[in-house]
Amino acid sequence: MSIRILLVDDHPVVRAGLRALLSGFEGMTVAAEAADGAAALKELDRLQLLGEPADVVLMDLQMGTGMDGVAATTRIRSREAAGEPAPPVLILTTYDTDADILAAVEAGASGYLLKDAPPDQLRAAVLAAAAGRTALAPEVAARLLDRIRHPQPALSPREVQLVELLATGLGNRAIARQLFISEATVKTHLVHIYAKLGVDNRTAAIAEATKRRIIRAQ
Amino acid sequence: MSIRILLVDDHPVVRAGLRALLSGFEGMTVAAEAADGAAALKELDRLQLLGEPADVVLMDLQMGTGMDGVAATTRIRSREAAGEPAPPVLILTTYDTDADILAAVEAGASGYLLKDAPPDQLRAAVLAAAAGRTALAPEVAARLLDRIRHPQPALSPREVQLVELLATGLGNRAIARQLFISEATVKTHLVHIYAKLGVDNRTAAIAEATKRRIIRAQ
DNA sequence: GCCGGAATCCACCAAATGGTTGACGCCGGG
DNA sequence: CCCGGCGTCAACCATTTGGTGGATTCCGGC
Repeated sequence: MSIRILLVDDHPVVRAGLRALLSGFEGMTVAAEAADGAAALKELDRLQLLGEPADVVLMDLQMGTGMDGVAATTRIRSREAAGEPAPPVLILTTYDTDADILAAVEAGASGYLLKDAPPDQLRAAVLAAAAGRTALAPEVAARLLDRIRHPQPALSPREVQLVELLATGLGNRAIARQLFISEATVKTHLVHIYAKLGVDNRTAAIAEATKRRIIRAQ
Repeated sequence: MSIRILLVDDHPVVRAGLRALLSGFEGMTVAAEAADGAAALKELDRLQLLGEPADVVLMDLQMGTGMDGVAATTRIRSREAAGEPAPPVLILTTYDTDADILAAVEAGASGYLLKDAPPDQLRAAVLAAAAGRTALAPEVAARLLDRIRHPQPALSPREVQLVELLATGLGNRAIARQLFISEATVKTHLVHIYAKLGVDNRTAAIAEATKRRIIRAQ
Protein backbone atom coordinates (compact mmCIF):
# COMPACT_ATOMS: atom_id res chain seq x y z
CA MET A 1 0.00 0.00 0.00
CA SER A 2 2.06 2.71 -1.51
CA ILE A 3 1.35 6.45 -1.07
CA ARG A 4 -0.61 7.59 -4.10
CA ILE A 5 0.38 11.06 -5.28
CA LEU A 6 -1.35 13.50 -7.61
CA LEU A 7 1.09 15.83 -9.39
CA VAL A 8 -0.10 19.30 -10.41
CA ASP A 9 2.28 21.51 -12.36
CA ASP A 10 2.04 23.28 -15.69
CA HIS A 11 5.62 22.49 -16.67
CA PRO A 12 5.93 19.09 -18.38
CA VAL A 13 9.60 19.05 -17.44
CA VAL A 14 8.87 19.50 -13.74
CA ARG A 15 6.15 16.86 -13.80
CA ALA A 16 8.54 14.40 -15.40
CA GLY A 17 11.17 15.27 -12.80
CA LEU A 18 8.84 14.76 -9.88
CA ARG A 19 7.55 11.54 -11.34
CA ALA A 20 11.10 10.27 -11.79
CA LEU A 21 12.19 11.28 -8.29
CA LEU A 22 9.09 10.07 -6.48
CA SER A 23 8.89 6.71 -8.19
CA GLY A 24 12.50 6.20 -7.15
CA PHE A 25 11.41 6.35 -3.53
CA GLU A 26 10.18 3.30 -1.66
CA GLY A 27 6.44 3.28 -1.09
CA MET A 28 5.43 6.15 -3.35
CA THR A 29 3.50 6.08 -6.59
CA VAL A 30 2.46 8.86 -8.92
CA ALA A 31 -1.21 8.09 -9.42
CA ALA A 32 -1.97 10.92 -11.83
CA GLU A 33 -0.80 14.25 -13.24
CA ALA A 34 -2.59 17.50 -13.99
CA ALA A 35 -1.47 20.74 -15.62
CA ASP A 36 -3.67 23.07 -13.57
CA GLY A 37 -6.09 23.28 -10.67
CA ALA A 38 -9.22 22.47 -12.65
CA ALA A 39 -7.66 19.35 -14.12
CA ALA A 40 -6.46 18.41 -10.66
CA LEU A 41 -9.99 18.38 -9.27
CA LYS A 42 -11.11 16.19 -12.18
CA GLU A 43 -8.25 13.76 -11.56
CA LEU A 44 -9.12 13.62 -7.88
CA ASP A 45 -12.65 12.50 -8.75
CA ARG A 46 -11.43 10.05 -11.36
CA LEU A 47 -9.06 8.40 -8.92
CA GLN A 48 -11.87 8.22 -6.38
CA LEU A 49 -14.10 6.41 -8.86
CA LEU A 50 -11.31 3.97 -9.61
CA GLY A 51 -11.29 3.11 -5.93
CA GLU A 52 -7.74 4.37 -5.41
CA PRO A 53 -8.04 7.96 -4.17
CA ALA A 54 -4.95 10.13 -3.99
CA ASP A 55 -3.20 10.25 -0.62
CA VAL A 56 -1.27 13.45 -1.26
CA VAL A 57 -1.52 16.30 -3.77
CA LEU A 58 1.82 17.82 -4.77
CA MET A 59 1.16 21.14 -6.44
CA ASP A 60 2.88 24.20 -7.85
CA LEU A 61 1.43 27.43 -6.50
CA GLN A 62 1.69 29.62 -9.57
CA MET A 63 0.42 28.22 -12.80
CA GLY A 64 0.47 30.27 -15.94
CA THR A 65 -2.78 28.93 -17.22
CA GLY A 66 -6.02 27.76 -15.67
CA MET A 67 -6.95 27.70 -12.01
CA ASP A 68 -4.11 28.71 -9.74
CA GLY A 69 -2.68 26.79 -6.81
CA VAL A 70 -4.26 28.74 -3.98
CA ALA A 71 -7.73 28.42 -5.43
CA ALA A 72 -7.19 24.73 -6.09
CA THR A 73 -5.94 24.17 -2.55
CA THR A 74 -9.00 25.85 -1.11
CA ARG A 75 -11.27 23.73 -3.28
CA ILE A 76 -9.53 20.51 -2.41
CA ARG A 77 -9.50 21.16 1.31
CA SER A 78 -13.14 22.17 1.32
CA ARG A 79 -14.19 18.81 -0.09
CA GLU A 80 -13.94 17.31 3.36
CA ALA A 81 -17.20 18.93 4.44
CA ALA A 82 -18.95 17.24 1.51
CA GLY A 83 -17.65 13.86 2.58
CA GLU A 84 -15.46 13.63 -0.50
CA PRO A 85 -11.78 12.75 -0.32
CA ALA A 86 -9.68 15.77 0.62
CA PRO A 87 -6.05 14.68 0.57
CA PRO A 88 -3.38 16.87 2.18
CA VAL A 89 -1.92 19.41 -0.23
CA LEU A 90 1.82 19.92 -0.44
CA ILE A 91 2.95 23.10 -2.17
CA LEU A 92 6.14 22.92 -4.23
CA THR A 93 7.07 26.21 -5.75
CA THR A 94 9.92 28.43 -6.84
CA TYR A 95 9.46 31.46 -4.63
CA ASP A 96 9.41 31.91 -0.88
CA THR A 97 7.37 35.09 -0.81
CA ASP A 98 5.66 35.97 2.44
CA ALA A 99 2.36 36.57 0.72
CA ASP A 100 2.53 33.28 -1.17
CA ILE A 101 3.39 31.23 1.86
CA LEU A 102 0.70 32.83 3.96
CA ALA A 103 -1.89 32.41 1.24
CA ALA A 104 -1.02 28.73 0.88
CA VAL A 105 -1.13 28.07 4.61
CA GLU A 106 -4.44 29.90 4.94
CA ALA A 107 -5.86 27.90 2.07
CA GLY A 108 -5.07 24.78 4.05
CA ALA A 109 -1.82 23.54 2.56
CA SER A 110 -0.01 21.15 4.86
CA GLY A 111 3.45 21.85 3.54
CA TYR A 112 5.50 24.31 1.52
CA LEU A 113 8.64 23.28 -0.32
CA LEU A 114 10.96 25.12 -2.68
CA LYS A 115 11.80 23.68 -6.08
CA ASP A 116 15.49 23.73 -5.39
CA ALA A 117 14.98 21.47 -2.40
CA PRO A 118 17.09 18.30 -2.31
CA PRO A 119 15.19 15.11 -3.15
CA ASP A 120 15.19 13.72 0.38
CA GLN A 121 13.52 16.86 1.68
CA LEU A 122 10.83 16.18 -0.86
CA ARG A 123 10.54 12.59 0.26
CA ALA A 124 10.30 13.55 3.91
CA ALA A 125 7.63 16.13 3.18
CA VAL A 126 5.47 13.69 1.24
CA LEU A 127 5.74 11.14 4.04
CA ALA A 128 4.82 13.77 6.60
CA ALA A 129 1.85 14.95 4.58
CA ALA A 130 0.58 11.40 4.04
CA ALA A 131 0.79 10.85 7.80
CA GLY A 132 -1.31 13.94 8.37
CA ARG A 133 1.61 15.96 9.65
CA THR A 134 2.94 19.29 8.46
CA ALA A 135 6.21 19.87 6.64
CA LEU A 136 7.79 23.21 5.88
CA ALA A 137 11.08 23.76 4.09
CA PRO A 138 13.69 25.18 6.49
CA GLU A 139 13.84 28.46 4.57
CA VAL A 140 10.09 28.77 4.77
CA ALA A 141 9.94 27.87 8.44
CA ALA A 142 12.67 30.41 9.16
CA ARG A 143 10.71 33.05 7.36
CA LEU A 144 7.59 32.32 9.34
CA LEU A 145 9.49 32.36 12.63
CA ASP A 146 11.15 35.60 11.69
CA ARG A 147 7.70 36.99 11.12
CA ILE A 148 6.70 36.03 14.61
CA ARG A 149 9.88 37.30 16.25
CA HIS A 150 9.87 40.64 14.50
CA PRO A 151 6.21 41.31 14.14
CA GLN A 152 6.20 43.68 11.25
CA PRO A 153 3.10 45.77 11.18
CA ALA A 154 1.24 43.83 8.54
CA LEU A 155 -0.19 45.64 5.58
CA SER A 156 -3.92 45.26 5.20
CA PRO A 157 -5.12 43.46 2.06
CA ARG A 158 -6.14 46.74 0.55
CA GLU A 159 -2.73 48.21 1.27
CA VAL A 160 -0.99 45.27 -0.36
CA GLN A 161 -3.12 45.89 -3.39
CA LEU A 162 -1.98 49.51 -3.39
CA VAL A 163 1.67 48.48 -3.18
CA GLU A 164 1.25 46.11 -6.09
CA LEU A 165 -0.09 48.91 -8.25
CA LEU A 166 2.62 51.23 -6.94
CA ALA A 167 5.26 48.85 -8.21
CA THR A 168 3.64 48.92 -11.63
CA GLY A 169 4.70 52.54 -11.91
CA LEU A 170 1.22 54.02 -11.82
CA GLY A 171 0.64 57.51 -10.44
CA ASN A 172 -1.88 58.24 -7.71
CA ARG A 173 -4.58 59.26 -10.13
CA ALA A 174 -4.18 56.11 -12.19
CA ILE A 175 -4.26 53.96 -9.07
CA ALA A 176 -7.42 55.72 -7.92
CA ARG A 177 -9.10 54.97 -11.23
CA GLN A 178 -7.98 51.35 -11.14
CA LEU A 179 -9.48 50.80 -7.71
CA PHE A 180 -12.54 53.00 -8.18
CA ILE A 181 -11.64 55.18 -5.20
CA SER A 182 -10.69 58.84 -4.94
CA GLU A 183 -7.15 60.15 -5.21
CA ALA A 184 -7.47 61.36 -1.61
CA THR A 185 -8.01 57.79 -0.44
CA VAL A 186 -5.01 56.62 -2.35
CA LYS A 187 -2.91 59.22 -0.57
CA THR A 188 -4.28 58.19 2.80
CA HIS A 189 -3.42 54.57 2.11
CA LEU A 190 0.05 55.57 1.00
CA VAL A 191 0.68 57.48 4.21
CA HIS A 192 -0.32 54.39 6.20
CA ILE A 193 1.87 52.19 4.04
CA TYR A 194 4.86 54.51 4.47
CA ALA A 195 4.37 54.42 8.23
CA LYS A 196 4.15 50.65 8.38
CA LEU A 197 7.15 50.13 6.14
CA GLY A 198 9.18 52.87 7.81
CA VAL A 199 9.82 54.83 4.62
CA ASP A 200 8.81 58.22 3.30
CA ASN A 201 8.26 57.94 -0.41
CA ARG A 202 6.80 55.57 -2.94
CA THR A 203 9.98 54.23 -4.46
CA ALA A 204 11.35 53.39 -1.03
CA ALA A 205 8.04 51.71 -0.26
CA ILE A 206 8.45 49.51 -3.33
CA ALA A 207 12.03 48.68 -2.37
CA GLU A 208 11.04 47.81 1.18
CA ALA A 209 8.00 45.81 0.11
CA THR A 210 10.17 43.87 -2.30
CA LYS A 211 12.76 43.21 0.38
CA ARG A 212 10.09 41.98 2.77
CA ARG A 213 8.66 39.87 -0.01
CA ILE A 214 5.30 41.50 0.28
CA ILE A 215 5.43 41.82 -3.46
CA ARG A 216 7.44 39.94 -6.00
CA ALA A 217 9.48 41.52 -8.74
CA GLN A 218 9.94 39.41 -11.79
CA MET B 1 26.39 7.20 -31.54
CA SER B 2 23.86 8.93 -29.40
CA ILE B 3 23.83 12.71 -28.71
CA ARG B 4 25.60 13.26 -25.38
CA ILE B 5 23.99 16.01 -23.31
CA LEU B 6 25.28 17.94 -20.30
CA LEU B 7 22.46 19.17 -18.04
CA VAL B 8 23.01 22.34 -16.02
CA ASP B 9 20.29 23.44 -13.60
CA ASP B 10 20.26 24.19 -9.91
CA HIS B 11 16.89 22.49 -9.35
CA PRO B 12 17.27 18.76 -8.73
CA VAL B 13 13.66 18.30 -9.75
CA VAL B 14 14.20 19.92 -13.12
CA ARG B 15 17.38 17.94 -13.73
CA ALA B 16 15.52 14.72 -13.00
CA GLY B 17 12.72 15.78 -15.33
CA LEU B 18 15.05 16.59 -18.19
CA ARG B 19 16.94 13.40 -17.68
CA ALA B 20 13.71 11.41 -17.73
CA LEU B 21 12.38 13.15 -20.82
CA LEU B 22 15.63 13.12 -22.79
CA SER B 23 16.49 9.51 -22.11
CA GLY B 24 13.01 8.67 -23.39
CA PHE B 25 14.00 10.05 -26.79
CA GLU B 26 15.75 7.95 -29.39
CA GLY B 27 19.43 8.78 -29.79
CA MET B 28 19.92 11.01 -26.76
CA THR B 29 21.90 10.37 -23.61
CA VAL B 30 22.41 12.52 -20.55
CA ALA B 31 26.18 12.32 -20.14
CA ALA B 32 26.45 14.41 -16.98
CA GLU B 33 24.69 16.92 -14.73
CA ALA B 34 25.85 20.09 -12.99
CA ALA B 35 24.16 22.47 -10.57
CA ASP B 36 25.86 25.65 -11.76
CA GLY B 37 28.17 27.12 -14.37
CA ALA B 38 31.41 26.36 -12.59
CA ALA B 39 30.48 22.73 -12.14
CA ALA B 40 29.41 22.61 -15.78
CA LEU B 41 32.89 23.64 -16.96
CA LYS B 42 34.44 20.96 -14.77
CA GLU B 43 32.07 18.33 -16.15
CA LEU B 44 32.90 19.40 -19.69
CA ASP B 45 36.59 18.76 -19.03
CA ARG B 46 35.89 15.49 -17.28
CA LEU B 47 33.82 14.20 -20.19
CA GLN B 48 36.58 15.27 -22.56
CA LEU B 49 39.15 13.26 -20.60
CA LEU B 50 36.86 10.23 -20.70
CA GLY B 51 36.95 10.50 -24.47
CA GLU B 52 33.24 11.17 -24.76
CA PRO B 53 32.84 14.96 -24.92
CA ALA B 54 29.38 16.47 -24.59
CA ASP B 55 27.60 17.24 -27.85
CA VAL B 56 25.12 19.71 -26.40
CA VAL B 57 24.86 21.70 -23.17
CA LEU B 58 21.31 22.23 -21.90
CA MET B 59 21.37 24.97 -19.32
CA ASP B 60 19.12 27.13 -17.16
CA LEU B 61 19.93 30.82 -17.46
CA GLN B 62 19.31 31.95 -13.91
CA MET B 63 20.88 29.95 -11.17
CA GLY B 64 20.50 30.96 -7.57
CA THR B 65 23.96 29.93 -6.60
CA GLY B 66 27.35 29.91 -8.28
CA MET B 67 28.21 31.06 -11.76
CA ASP B 68 25.19 32.10 -13.77
CA GLY B 69 24.10 30.89 -17.16
CA VAL B 70 25.26 33.80 -19.24
CA ALA B 71 28.76 33.72 -17.81
CA ALA B 72 28.91 29.98 -18.26
CA THR B 73 27.74 30.26 -21.86
CA THR B 74 30.43 32.81 -22.63
CA ARG B 75 33.08 30.60 -21.09
CA ILE B 76 31.95 27.51 -22.90
CA ARG B 77 31.74 29.20 -26.27
CA SER B 78 35.13 30.82 -25.84
CA ARG B 79 36.82 27.46 -25.40
CA GLU B 80 36.80 27.00 -29.16
CA ALA B 81 39.70 29.42 -29.59
CA ALA B 82 41.77 27.31 -27.19
CA GLY B 83 41.10 24.21 -29.24
CA GLU B 84 39.02 22.71 -26.46
CA PRO B 85 35.57 21.28 -27.04
CA ALA B 86 32.92 23.99 -27.15
CA PRO B 87 29.57 22.28 -27.60
CA PRO B 88 26.51 24.31 -28.62
CA VAL B 89 24.63 25.72 -25.64
CA LEU B 90 20.86 25.45 -25.45
CA ILE B 91 19.18 27.71 -22.91
CA LEU B 92 16.11 26.37 -21.14
CA THR B 93 14.61 28.83 -18.75
CA THR B 94 11.41 30.08 -17.16
CA TYR B 95 11.28 33.65 -18.34
CA ASP B 96 11.27 35.16 -21.77
CA THR B 97 12.68 38.53 -20.78
CA ASP B 98 14.18 40.67 -23.50
CA ALA B 99 17.44 41.28 -21.71
CA ASP B 100 17.87 37.61 -20.83
CA ILE B 101 17.31 36.42 -24.36
CA LEU B 102 19.63 39.02 -25.78
CA ALA B 103 22.32 38.29 -23.22
CA ALA B 104 22.09 34.60 -24.00
CA VAL B 105 22.26 35.11 -27.75
CA GLU B 106 25.16 37.53 -27.41
CA ALA B 107 26.97 35.05 -25.19
CA GLY B 108 26.71 32.57 -28.04
CA ALA B 109 23.76 30.38 -27.11
CA SER B 110 22.39 28.49 -30.07
CA GLY B 111 18.87 28.13 -28.74
CA TYR B 112 16.42 29.47 -26.18
CA LEU B 113 13.53 27.40 -24.85
CA LEU B 114 10.95 28.01 -22.16
CA LYS B 115 10.44 25.52 -19.36
CA ASP B 116 6.78 25.08 -20.15
CA ALA B 117 7.65 23.94 -23.66
CA PRO B 118 6.17 20.61 -24.73
CA PRO B 119 8.65 17.71 -24.78
CA ASP B 120 8.84 17.42 -28.54
CA GLN B 121 9.88 21.07 -28.84
CA LEU B 122 12.70 20.18 -26.48
CA ARG B 123 13.62 17.19 -28.58
CA ALA B 124 13.62 19.19 -31.79
CA ALA B 125 15.81 21.88 -30.24
CA VAL B 126 18.41 19.42 -29.00
CA LEU B 127 18.57 17.78 -32.42
CA ALA B 128 18.95 21.18 -34.07
CA ALA B 129 21.70 22.25 -31.68
CA ALA B 130 23.60 18.99 -32.13
CA ALA B 131 23.44 19.51 -35.88
CA GLY B 132 24.93 22.96 -35.47
CA ARG B 133 21.68 24.71 -36.22
CA THR B 134 19.78 27.28 -34.17
CA ALA B 135 16.46 26.70 -32.41
CA LEU B 136 14.35 29.37 -30.79
CA ALA B 137 11.00 28.85 -29.12
CA PRO B 138 8.28 30.61 -31.12
CA GLU B 139 7.57 33.03 -28.25
CA VAL B 140 11.24 33.90 -28.08
CA ALA B 141 11.63 34.34 -31.80
CA ALA B 142 8.63 36.67 -31.83
CA ARG B 143 10.16 38.71 -29.05
CA LEU B 144 13.47 39.05 -30.86
CA LEU B 145 11.78 40.16 -34.05
CA ASP B 146 9.82 42.72 -32.08
CA ARG B 147 13.09 43.99 -30.67
CA ILE B 148 14.53 44.46 -34.11
CA ARG B 149 11.43 46.23 -35.30
CA HIS B 150 11.37 48.52 -32.26
CA PRO B 151 15.01 48.93 -31.29
CA GLN B 152 15.31 49.99 -27.67
CA PRO B 153 18.08 52.46 -26.85
CA ALA B 154 20.54 51.18 -24.29
CA LEU B 155 21.19 53.02 -21.01
CA SER B 156 24.68 54.40 -20.49
CA PRO B 157 26.68 52.97 -17.55
CA ARG B 158 26.08 56.12 -15.56
CA GLU B 159 22.37 55.89 -16.24
CA VAL B 160 22.29 52.30 -15.08
CA GLN B 161 23.98 53.45 -11.89
CA LEU B 162 21.23 56.04 -11.47
CA VAL B 163 18.52 53.45 -11.96
CA GLU B 164 20.11 51.22 -9.36
CA LEU B 165 20.00 53.99 -6.80
CA LEU B 166 16.48 54.89 -7.90
CA ALA B 167 15.34 51.38 -7.07
CA THR B 168 16.83 51.77 -3.60
CA GLY B 169 14.18 54.36 -2.90
CA LEU B 170 16.50 57.35 -2.67
CA GLY B 171 15.31 60.84 -3.59
CA ASN B 172 17.10 63.02 -6.11
CA ARG B 173 19.04 64.89 -3.44
CA ALA B 174 20.25 61.69 -1.83
CA ILE B 175 21.26 60.26 -5.19
CA ALA B 176 23.16 63.44 -5.97
CA ARG B 177 25.09 63.16 -2.70
CA GLN B 178 25.81 59.48 -3.30
CA LEU B 179 27.31 60.19 -6.71
CA PHE B 180 28.94 63.51 -5.83
CA ILE B 181 27.03 65.34 -8.53
CA SER B 182 24.44 68.10 -8.38
CA GLU B 183 20.73 67.52 -8.09
CA ALA B 184 20.32 69.17 -11.47
CA THR B 185 22.48 66.51 -13.05
CA VAL B 186 20.46 63.79 -11.44
CA LYS B 187 17.34 65.28 -12.95
CA THR B 188 18.94 65.50 -16.36
CA HIS B 189 19.94 61.86 -16.19
CA LEU B 190 16.45 60.92 -15.13
CA VAL B 191 14.90 62.72 -18.08
CA HIS B 192 17.19 60.76 -20.40
CA ILE B 193 16.37 57.52 -18.66
CA TYR B 194 12.63 58.13 -18.90
CA ALA B 195 12.98 58.84 -22.60
CA LYS B 196 14.98 55.69 -23.24
CA LEU B 197 12.66 53.50 -21.22
CA GLY B 198 9.53 55.09 -22.59
CA VAL B 199 8.10 56.06 -19.21
CA ASP B 200 7.38 59.30 -17.41
CA ASN B 201 8.10 58.80 -13.74
CA ARG B 202 10.59 57.14 -11.48
CA THR B 203 8.52 54.23 -10.28
CA ALA B 204 7.60 53.29 -13.82
CA ALA B 205 11.28 53.54 -14.69
CA ILE B 206 12.07 51.04 -11.95
CA ALA B 207 9.31 48.72 -13.12
CA GLU B 208 10.49 48.93 -16.71
CA ALA B 209 14.16 48.51 -15.81
CA THR B 210 13.27 45.49 -13.74
CA LYS B 211 11.23 44.02 -16.55
CA ARG B 212 14.10 44.53 -18.98
CA ARG B 213 16.47 43.07 -16.43
CA ILE B 214 18.59 46.18 -16.44
CA ILE B 215 18.49 45.90 -12.70
CA ARG B 216 17.78 42.80 -10.67
CA ALA B 217 15.26 42.66 -7.88
CA GLN B 218 16.07 40.22 -5.16
C1' DG C 1 38.98 68.73 -37.39
C1' DC C 2 34.28 68.37 -36.88
C1' DC C 3 30.31 65.92 -34.98
C1' DG C 4 27.80 63.40 -31.58
C1' DG C 5 27.15 61.27 -27.32
C1' DA C 6 28.05 61.15 -22.38
C1' DA C 7 28.28 63.64 -18.38
C1' DT C 8 28.10 67.70 -15.95
C1' DC C 9 25.59 71.99 -14.53
C1' DC C 10 21.90 76.07 -14.28
C1' DA C 11 17.19 78.27 -14.06
C1' DC C 12 12.37 78.33 -14.33
C1' DC C 13 7.81 76.65 -14.21
C1' DA C 14 4.12 73.15 -13.91
C1' DA C 15 2.55 69.09 -11.91
C1' DA C 16 2.76 65.28 -8.86
C1' DT C 17 3.65 63.71 -4.52
C1' DG C 18 3.90 63.80 0.57
C1' DG C 19 2.19 65.43 5.29
C1' DT C 20 -1.40 67.02 8.21
C1' DT C 21 -5.75 67.31 10.15
C1' DG C 22 -10.30 66.07 10.40
C1' DA C 23 -14.30 63.31 9.36
C1' DC C 24 -17.58 59.28 8.37
C1' DG C 25 -19.49 54.34 8.38
C1' DC C 26 -18.47 49.58 9.30
C1' DC C 27 -17.03 45.78 11.80
C1' DG C 28 -15.18 42.88 15.40
C1' DG C 29 -13.01 42.13 20.12
C1' DG C 30 -12.95 43.13 24.80
C1' DC D 1 -21.31 49.13 24.32
C1' DC D 2 -17.26 51.41 23.24
C1' DC D 3 -12.84 51.44 21.12
C1' DG D 4 -9.69 50.60 17.40
C1' DG D 5 -8.59 49.37 12.88
C1' DC D 6 -9.97 49.54 8.12
C1' DG D 7 -11.47 51.92 4.22
C1' DT D 8 -13.34 55.88 2.46
C1' DC D 9 -13.15 61.10 1.47
C1' DA D 10 -11.73 66.34 1.79
C1' DA D 11 -8.93 70.60 2.05
C1' DC D 12 -4.65 72.72 2.53
C1' DC D 13 0.19 73.38 2.16
C1' DA D 14 5.20 72.18 1.62
C1' DT D 15 8.31 69.63 -0.93
C1' DT D 16 9.70 66.87 -4.61
C1' DT D 17 9.47 65.62 -9.09
C1' DG D 18 9.11 66.28 -14.07
C1' DG D 19 9.71 69.14 -18.47
C1' DT D 20 12.04 72.58 -21.07
C1' DG D 21 15.76 74.93 -22.89
C1' DG D 22 19.86 76.03 -22.57
C1' DA D 23 25.37 75.51 -21.52
C1' DT D 24 30.09 73.36 -20.85
C1' DT D 25 33.69 69.77 -21.05
C1' DC D 26 35.59 65.52 -22.64
C1' DC D 27 36.08 61.83 -25.57
C1' DG D 28 36.04 58.81 -29.60
C1' DG D 29 34.92 58.07 -34.52
C1' DC D 30 34.49 59.48 -39.24
